[in-house]
Parts: sequence; structure tokens; C-alpha cells
Amino acid sequence: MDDLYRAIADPTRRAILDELVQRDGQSLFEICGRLVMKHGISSSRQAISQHLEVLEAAGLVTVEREGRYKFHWFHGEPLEAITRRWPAGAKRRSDR
Amino acid sequence: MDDLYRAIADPTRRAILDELVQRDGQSLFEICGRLVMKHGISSSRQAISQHLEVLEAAGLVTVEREGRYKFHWFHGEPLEAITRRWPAGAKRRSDR
DNA sequence: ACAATACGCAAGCCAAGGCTTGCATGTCAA
DNA sequence: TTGACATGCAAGCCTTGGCTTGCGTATTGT
Repeated sequence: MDDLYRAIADPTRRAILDELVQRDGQSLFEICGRLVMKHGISSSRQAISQHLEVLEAAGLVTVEREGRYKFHWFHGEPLEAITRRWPAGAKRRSDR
Repeated sequence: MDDLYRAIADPTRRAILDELVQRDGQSLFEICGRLVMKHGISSSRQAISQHLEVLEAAGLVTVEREGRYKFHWFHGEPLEAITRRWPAGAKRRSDR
């Protein structure tokens, strides 16, 4: 529950989510390449791998091993907890 | 835009938002007291004040000075950017 | 005016976290 | 089987950020 907010706190992890939404089921190397190409992020492979672990712990990314590859899928359901917790509707202060 | 995710990354700040949703328009001292009472959080007044600055920078809290008091209101609209960015609907991986 | 109240500013401490580096493991193709 | 490829593990560095401490400012009540 707490991992969710930590997961989306990092801009690189948010870019990873953007990437997976745009093209689901990518491997680690695919993600690394696309982050450099389209998001200007050039972190090491290990750094991205650690980010993916955090996203997986938060339930925002689903993983499946296939041979020597590991594919990643986006899973947005945990995000609903945020708008369920606070009324996102534009609540303005009432005049006093 | 980036401040939003940092703002809700901290559990104390999330508790502050919970408090303001439950009782809008509190002063700093009121918030401090209620955090101790109902959330078991006992940080110093300055710590809470700094948290409120972060929340204000993220647009999640509206502030109005009145004499020697400073009142705080919850404003949930920025949160909509999250579910607008990623489809929160439970998207599952497609079989391969 | 004076003291108490409510809050702001700024420096410093310390733990958490993001990143790198180096090595290890496992898988596939030739 | 051997080498190339895709990933995992672990230790260390270094910045970020949350918290405290001490002092300063402004407002209110008596």
C-alpha cells in the first residue's frame, strides 16, 4: 500500500509506466532502449532493473519470465486507491 | 507538475490530506494536534509546516492568512492528472 | 506596553534512496 | 560445449529529503 506512492514518486519510474502503456510487454533491454530514445533517460540497465522491482512491488507492473527474457506489463489498478482515498473533484474552500 | 508526486510520497503528508478532507480549514496548530491524536504522528510544528509548504507547492492545499492564523484547505484537483496520465482501469496482460 | 501566542527562517544532522560498478547466474545459438 | 546474450545480486558512493534546533517576526489580549 505504501509502496504505491513511493513507486510513482520517481520521474524515471513514471516514464517507464508511460512506455509500458504505449507498448505493453517489453523486456528490460527494450525498455532501456526506448527510455533513451524517447525520454532522454540514459541510466544503466541495473538502475532500470531496480526501478522495475519497485514498480512490481507496488503492483503497477506485472512480470513474466520467458527463457532468458523477462517481459513487463502495465497494471493500473492500484492507482485507483489514490482517487478513492481523496476526492479528486475540484474542491474549493468555502467562503467564511 | 513534478511536485505533485513528491507531495503524496510522504506518509505524514498523506495523513495531513486525510485530516483536511475530514475537517477543512484548519490552522497549523490544529493540524499538529489532530495528527497526534488520530494518526499517532508526533512531529514538531516546523516539520508539519514544511510538509504544508510542499503540499501547497503541489497545489494540493490552499492557504489563507488571517491575522496570526494560517488556515489550510484541501484541493484535490491536481490528483486528476494521475488517473488522466495512466489508465487506472485494471488492465491485465494479454495472453501471448 | 508587555507577554503570550501563532508562525517563519535558516542551518545542520542523519537516514533513505537512486545510481554505479563488478561479478555471478542462467539461457540460447552455432 | 562454448561463447554471446539477458538478467540477477551485492556493495559502495552520493545526493535528496525529512527532522530538529535555535532564533526571529508579527499579531492578539490584558
